[in-house]
Amino acid sequence: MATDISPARMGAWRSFLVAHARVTDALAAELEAETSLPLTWYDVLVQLTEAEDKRLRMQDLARAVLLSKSGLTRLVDRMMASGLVTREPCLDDRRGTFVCLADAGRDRLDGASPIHMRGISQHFTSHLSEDEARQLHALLDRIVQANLIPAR
Amino acid sequence: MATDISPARMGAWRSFLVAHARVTDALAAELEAETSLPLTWYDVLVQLTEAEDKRLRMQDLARAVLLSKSGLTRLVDRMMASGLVTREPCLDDRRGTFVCLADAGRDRLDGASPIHMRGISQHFTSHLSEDEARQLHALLDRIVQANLIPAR
DNA sequence: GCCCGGTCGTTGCGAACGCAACTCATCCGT
DNA sequence: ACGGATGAGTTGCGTTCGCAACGACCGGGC
Repeated sequence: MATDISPARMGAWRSFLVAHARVTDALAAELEAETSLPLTWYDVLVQLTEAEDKRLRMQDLARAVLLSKSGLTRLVDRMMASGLVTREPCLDDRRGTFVCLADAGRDRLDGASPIHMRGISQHFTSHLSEDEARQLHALLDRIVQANLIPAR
Repeated sequence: MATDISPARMGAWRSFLVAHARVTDALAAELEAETSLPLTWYDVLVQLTEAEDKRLRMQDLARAVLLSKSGLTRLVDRMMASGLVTREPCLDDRRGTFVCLADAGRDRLDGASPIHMRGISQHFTSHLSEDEARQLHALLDRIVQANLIPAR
């Protein structure tokens, strides 16, 4: 069998799981409570803001926010109904659709961003020294690279 | 406002999120594919195996597998229907219910465990040196401790 | 002994998601 | 230029989950 994992490694794995659950739960709850903005919505708004022309193709956005195609379709439906984003046909490729950041979406993100940043700081980054942050980043990036896209 | 977060810290946070998503998705998919066992079910079986008398109160189990009370009720319903666990009334406190590991559950876990361990190793721990694992563990535990139970 | 606040587990309800099937558009080989 | 293969996005359906309300039960104060 030999599928043994050293206690140190197993401990790292378990704390990784618990830390993620605790921190993301806290962040999602705070964001929802103080800005009525679900974390998923926030993610979408961030991705759009960082995107060229403040817009993204559905598929690219889906990958960015770690959602399935259908999941994103519904999410965009809801956000459009709330006026935070817009759909715009893609002229180059008429199969495609752009999701565009609406003014209301930009405003909403501007209001929510400080709150979420404070949360990330309080619950996560403030517990890391600058040096530890660099180490953690390098280490996790290595893991990310080793787990490249299994398709979706 | 000063809600700034250094690039190194922000990078650590982002890779933390992506790494978690990638690894857990891969693990859940492999486990499901090779043993027809959802990750949640596996978690429950592990907790019961490690518990005294191979049984746990609903609430304790819910906390252990990071699920809400109602979520666990339904999950135990399904697992009981599949014969992996049993419900047993708690005599000391007649409000309570024990979830007990059934023989079929133990067998099922025995079969799935090597597969999951191999997955954890392949996708996560194998990318860490023994020393890095210790550092990561310590670091994440610090974060866990700082984010103690906001109640559920 | 009898309440009354708190706890344990379940249930009704709704929200969010993934998979698979479908539509329509694009691309490529011939 | 045309037909089949591939890709983008949406929709139907089933699954899983959390919240809130509920009923049963415990325990302390009187």
